[in-house]
Amino acid sequence: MALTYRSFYAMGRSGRTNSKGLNTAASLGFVTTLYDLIRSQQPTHIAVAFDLPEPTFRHQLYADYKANRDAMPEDIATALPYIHKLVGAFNIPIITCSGYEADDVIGTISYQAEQLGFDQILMVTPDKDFAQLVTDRILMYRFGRAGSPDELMGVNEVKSKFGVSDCCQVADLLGLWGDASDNIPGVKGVGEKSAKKLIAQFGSVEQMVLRVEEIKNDKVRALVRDNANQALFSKKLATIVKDAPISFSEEQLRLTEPNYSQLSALFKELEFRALSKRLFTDLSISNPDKALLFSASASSKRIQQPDTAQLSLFDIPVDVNSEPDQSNEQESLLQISLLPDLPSSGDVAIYINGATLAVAVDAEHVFVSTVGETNLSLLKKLLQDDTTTKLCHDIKLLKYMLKELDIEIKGEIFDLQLAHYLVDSEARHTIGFISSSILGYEPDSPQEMAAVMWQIFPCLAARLSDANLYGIYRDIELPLVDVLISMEQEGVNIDVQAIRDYSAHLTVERGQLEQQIYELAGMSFNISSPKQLGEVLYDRLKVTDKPPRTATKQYSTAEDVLQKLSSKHPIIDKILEYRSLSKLIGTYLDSFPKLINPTTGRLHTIYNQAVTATGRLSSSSPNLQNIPIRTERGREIRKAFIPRNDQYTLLAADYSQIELRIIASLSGDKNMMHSFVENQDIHAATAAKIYKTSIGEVSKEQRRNAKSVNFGTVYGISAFGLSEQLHIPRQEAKDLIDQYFEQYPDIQKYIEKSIAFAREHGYANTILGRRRYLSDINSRNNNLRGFAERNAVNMPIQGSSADMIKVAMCRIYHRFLELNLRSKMILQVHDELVFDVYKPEIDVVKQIVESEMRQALPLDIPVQVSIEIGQNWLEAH
DNA sequence: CAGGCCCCCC
DNA sequence: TTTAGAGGGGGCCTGA
Repeated sequence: MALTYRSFYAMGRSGRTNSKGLNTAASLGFVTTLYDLIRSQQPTHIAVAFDLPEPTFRHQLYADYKANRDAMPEDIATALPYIHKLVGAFNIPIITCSGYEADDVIGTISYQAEQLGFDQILMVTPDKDFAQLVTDRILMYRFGRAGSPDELMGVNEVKSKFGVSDCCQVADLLGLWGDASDNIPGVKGVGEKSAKKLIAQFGSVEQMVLRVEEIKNDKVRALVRDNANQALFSKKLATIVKDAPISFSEEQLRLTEPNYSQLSALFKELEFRALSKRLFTDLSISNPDKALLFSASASSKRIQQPDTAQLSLFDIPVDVNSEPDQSNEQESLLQISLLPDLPSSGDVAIYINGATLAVAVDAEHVFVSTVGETNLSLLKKLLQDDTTTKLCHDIKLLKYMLKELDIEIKGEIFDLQLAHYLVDSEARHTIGFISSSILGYEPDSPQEMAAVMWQIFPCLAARLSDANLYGIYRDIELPLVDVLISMEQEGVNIDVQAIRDYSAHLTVERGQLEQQIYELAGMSFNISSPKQLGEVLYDRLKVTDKPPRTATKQYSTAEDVLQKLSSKHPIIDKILEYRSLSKLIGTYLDSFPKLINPTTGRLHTIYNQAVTATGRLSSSSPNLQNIPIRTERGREIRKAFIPRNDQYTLLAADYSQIELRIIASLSGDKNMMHSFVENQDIHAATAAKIYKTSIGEVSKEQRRNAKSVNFGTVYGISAFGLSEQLHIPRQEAKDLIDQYFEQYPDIQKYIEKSIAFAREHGYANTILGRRRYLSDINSRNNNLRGFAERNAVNMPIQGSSADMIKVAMCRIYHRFLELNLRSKMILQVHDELVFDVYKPEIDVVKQIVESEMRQALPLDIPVQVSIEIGQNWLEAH
């Protein structure tokens, strides 16, 4: 069983505290959790980590900040002894380890705990945000869910991911490197994006510092040069130590009966009345579990510990001045011998970067050369040997590159990128990241890249098969590569003249609107600038006395906000229209002609197979998965997607209500399944149920509302969200949802089941077993947990639909090949496939597409596919 | 050039 | 002091 972390905060620097300085809700949560765990006797192994707020070597960097951060707030100072007492009363031992960062100690413990077979670590910290932060950092490095220290996240990324807003905490995560410099006096960084770019360029902070003179930008170079020590130090801080000098054994950790008299007295003193009542009526421990409580900070002079003799079972004194030994990190560097010649046969790892080619026969022996200087016939023989295994990273790109050399790679292919995507879809999938998360170090030369693939391979292969993901890799993702290559290379024909004409037309219209807007505003300004627009609307025209704000306190000019204000001033509708025109012109009309490949005369998108967390594809340069359809003007753009010539026609095949069908099938809800089996209009059917009328009598509005609720279930909607969506009062939205669940009781159960599954296993999965890890599912941070819970519901639905269409794509592609059809699959838009069909083949294509799409992934109800044909994408859709 | 905001699709 | 329904890509403005 996988090791899971849960974090709790025992006190808060904000929030309601009781007379003892304890954050009531928070500390109750902690105690209640301990109590529930003991009572349920469910976990077989528990480790509790306890972290104290104390100054550590980190703070030597910024003295001013130190004063703020380390001044122990009074409430915490008062509360801490109580927390110690509580822990003591539960008879839980504390481990302290002086001189180490909290995260380092917890990091070390997590390794040992896992070896001991513990399956949970509970961590208690004094502060809510800090709890989240530390847990996530450990997850980050322990399980490779997020960036390595060298892949710094941006401030906003950190804020949204970890739900922290305090710049100092963000700074910790960034290793003082990003925008922290703006917020912490005395700390100089290079800014978020620069930092990321530099790391990408050099591979690691160390390399960056060594090769600082290679930085082109004068200002950035100077900053890095002058603050090199800080950069290195930042990385050190951001790296979690895994070998702090602590050790413990299993039997020392047995949880014994709490000391009831102590507890009772404490609860009384702490005013935990309800809990006290609960605890002393039904707590009993007959089968003690193992628990462990860590104090993971330097031992404090400030904090008076209530009963040192009793609590500190494993106090291991360490020299406070000694810093963690980082030399281990370098130990595992590769010993590589360069081969004089390309191997003539055998399994190989291939790495190509630009003109450089590296071929590794194992983790120590690599051939490196430029593509130009390589014996291509030998390379061809090597790679076209269908009896050997090829390790690579990004097989689609590799195939494109080899195609240039007239080489078709054969044999068993293990693509580290695809494999890692399946193992952890939310992580990054660069070789550098995979290597640092699995092996703990990053390769930084072509020979190391190739060599490292051999080291990663067994581990990734094991993780794939352990998680039962190898089947998806072998039967879906890998075969899909050729399908995507074919689609990308085919491209799509565009009526360029029509696009240009329409662009000109809309540009004129936009110009007129622009003038009208300036007149209404009484001044000219940049309408596309949210900042200027906000000032005009809210300061100058004062369209409302309470201007809406964005999360960052700027004036909000988002569409739905303006929509609501549209009655206040005639300028608003004009602005909305101006915006929609600008969007169409800028994003589609003016960009397509530039992107048309002069050789093929067609538009070629790139499908990315390892981006989305749910298993969907994504499309870029240009993104052909977001071509407008809702508005009249937007639809014009679809008309410009045309067949390659007049012997061809476009055919679009759509899964009908696929996500709802999947939820119906997964939940087994009789009512919803019935609607699908009877082939009813599902939204009307839902409306009929909610409003207790017959399908025939459902009004347009009722159907629309029902549609929103149906849609919402897939996404984990809230009453708040629904009321916003439908512009109805919150209560009305709530009633709708209640009615919905009453009519579809198994859907509600399914939602609960999905969340419970994720909570237990730490991930959500699709029908075929594709996974998405949800590390926040047990978070105490409501925001984060809410996200994770919605993902737990959404992932199986969206992901299963993605699996389904991928299977269909592979099968259709092969049927086309077998029959040697001229027709080609050219686009995929999540639940839709578009084909450029040779007219004589229309019937056979229709038959193949429909049957393969329907049968790709059988559900407990029929899957329906609607197929249409037209002279452009709009007609076919 | 990086960050913020906005908006298009399923 | 106004709040995050899921997943995505990308354009444009701003201020350094």
